[in-house]
Amino acid sequence: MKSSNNAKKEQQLSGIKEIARRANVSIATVDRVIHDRPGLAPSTKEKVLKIIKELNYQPNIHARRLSLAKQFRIATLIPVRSKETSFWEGPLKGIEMASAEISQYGATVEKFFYDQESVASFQQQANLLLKSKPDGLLFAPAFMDESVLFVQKCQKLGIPYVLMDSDLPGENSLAYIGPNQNASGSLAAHLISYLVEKDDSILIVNISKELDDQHHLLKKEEGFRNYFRTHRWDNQILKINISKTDPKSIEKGLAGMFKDHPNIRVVFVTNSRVSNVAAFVEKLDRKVILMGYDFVNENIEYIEKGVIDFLICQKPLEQAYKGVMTLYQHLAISFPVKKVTFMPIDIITRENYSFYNY
Amino acid sequence: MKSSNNAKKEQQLSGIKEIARRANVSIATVDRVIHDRPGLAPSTKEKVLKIIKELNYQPNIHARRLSLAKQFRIATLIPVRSKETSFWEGPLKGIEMASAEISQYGATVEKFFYDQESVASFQQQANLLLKSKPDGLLFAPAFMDESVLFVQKCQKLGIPYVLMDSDLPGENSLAYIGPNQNASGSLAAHLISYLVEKDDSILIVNISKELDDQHHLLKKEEGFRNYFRTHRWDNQILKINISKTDPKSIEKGLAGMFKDHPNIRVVFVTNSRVSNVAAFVEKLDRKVILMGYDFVNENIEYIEKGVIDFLICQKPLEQAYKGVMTLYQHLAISFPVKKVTFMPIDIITRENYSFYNY
DNA sequence: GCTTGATCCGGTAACGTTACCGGGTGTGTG
DNA sequence: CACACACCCGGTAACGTTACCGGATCAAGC
Repeated sequence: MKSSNNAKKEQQLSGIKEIARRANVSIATVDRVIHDRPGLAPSTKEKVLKIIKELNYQPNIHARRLSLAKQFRIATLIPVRSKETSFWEGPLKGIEMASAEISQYGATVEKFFYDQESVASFQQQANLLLKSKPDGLLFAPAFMDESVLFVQKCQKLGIPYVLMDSDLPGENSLAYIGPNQNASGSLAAHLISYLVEKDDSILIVNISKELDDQHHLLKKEEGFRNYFRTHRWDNQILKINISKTDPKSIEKGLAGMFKDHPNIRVVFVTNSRVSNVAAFVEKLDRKVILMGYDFVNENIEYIEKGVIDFLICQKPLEQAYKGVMTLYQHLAISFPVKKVTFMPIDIITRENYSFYNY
Repeated sequence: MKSSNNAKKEQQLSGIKEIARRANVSIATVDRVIHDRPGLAPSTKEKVLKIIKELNYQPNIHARRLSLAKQFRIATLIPVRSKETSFWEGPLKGIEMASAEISQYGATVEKFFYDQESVASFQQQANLLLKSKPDGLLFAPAFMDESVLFVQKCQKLGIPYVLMDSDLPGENSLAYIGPNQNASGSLAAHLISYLVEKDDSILIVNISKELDDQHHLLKKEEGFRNYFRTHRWDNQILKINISKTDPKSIEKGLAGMFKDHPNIRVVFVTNSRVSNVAAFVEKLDRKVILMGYDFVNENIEYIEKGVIDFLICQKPLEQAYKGVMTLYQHLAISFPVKKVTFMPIDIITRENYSFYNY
């Protein structure tokens, strides 16, 4: 209260000011060395750096963000929620959560959607997006070749981009946030290895219109087969590709398969369309173990009923949320970002689904 | 550039200032209504509230935290890492992460530890903690009765406390962050139901010195048994309580059990001591399926070897981290907090453990 | 009529950081 | 010798919010 004169000297200034005081320079100079801005004598730069090290200075992120009230625009490009599966609702929610959080700090998020079954729609939306010249991009690729071309364009335009859900190896994105698909296939195989007897067959089901381009399905299958190979399991592994995604076609394909192979005991569906398979399996007169991907409402219904036994899930909402946030941190406060973030591989059953955080 | 006079009027002020301008009051007044401080005419309060609603005003959290540079002290009280299990390393790391994050904003974290096997050490540390008069407390209870007494003291002293890992039902904590133990027991049972044949027996293993007080073990067991009961499974369920926690005693207890019951096929250990059981099971001449709790190094080694088949895990690090952060948000910016946060129930296997985020 | 106190409200410093503006010093050029 | 132009650095407004200080108004009590 009284000795305010003395106190002024004694009290620890914090942050940049304390550094400035100790180095006998102005805070502007300290700021210059922190951000490596030009126009500094090497000697003073060194002096300040030394003190920064000594104090183990950590910038106050709140002050920084408050000061940097710059405006920028982030664009997102993901598949649209399709009639057949609601998977992309999750990422969309993640984008919207992140958007709400950062919109008050001067960032805006523009969302673009493409049809996962149509290359043309992808190209159209990609071009639209590029025309809007965003400052950053979150991108969930589906079509390999076209996606590579697209991100190369982004790079030329100097637009940093973050990939989610599926990586484009070889390209240099700002970051990748998503699953390790190979490992998730192996996990499925591992689980199944507990569940099969000697003579049981296993059926792999791929459901997608553009199979060649759905790279991630193949990777999962590869991880799956790889597990059985390396563990010298010799169960029969069957496979069916269903390229027409309406319920009837799916049912037809499966019916044929089950007629020809009566000892199918486990069915592994490589994407979120597993609910369609569940609808078929439910009507069967014997129990088969059913496994598939993704925490979407259609699937959860069958988890509750016990028709689907396991779902493998990769936090789709969180992926997108983290993607936008990564972009924001990069643009807003030039935070160093993690190059690759593999999402955990979660196993969902009837007993734990209600505690799952997407 | 030029028309700065006009611009001043046109440009959207943001936040509190814009509200003040529209309501024709000062920003101080707006602040008063936002924080429901006394000394306001009802009419002006209403007027301002209306505009806040209209603008859907969200306070800028960075500005708020910057402004509130108040100092406070958070205390934590958790079991010390024991010789037998490194489980509590996880929460400790979580506390330290949170501590590092908030220490730059004027919060300090003081850590207290007690011996999970000794009521006396708990009481001693609890008293020490109370003497330091912290502003908030993160508490992982073990001994039911003593813990209840302790939190009641906290309440009298006006110290808000957050519970983690294990709840104290009936007491009014600021929040609970942890698992739903009952459900995790059911999940274990569900997994096991896939793995057993008709005549297989299941062995439940409780390892703890103070069994009566280890409420959570009992809850898990209850959830486990409940699953089998409601699903009318009629496998034999055996159980052994081991109250001496050294490796030899554990081995001895198990050996007796396995001699008497040759058809034990699945072993379910209700806590992180499963690695001790693994050491025994490994030497057996036949494969049993082993299941237990917690992502700790000892257990992961056996996961890698394939001796432990499944671990159930509840993000111990994140629990503690969230606990400290909840306290911080409550104290620093009087943020509304979630009363109960159930952690997801994660299933760890050899295939996915490397992607697990604690 | 003057004081007292209550009620309501405005002004403003401060939180730590950023980035712009401009001032001082020195070296080279005409 | 004056002038220009680097080069180096300090001063300071601003970001949105909080909380303290004190001013204005009005009614009640002497």
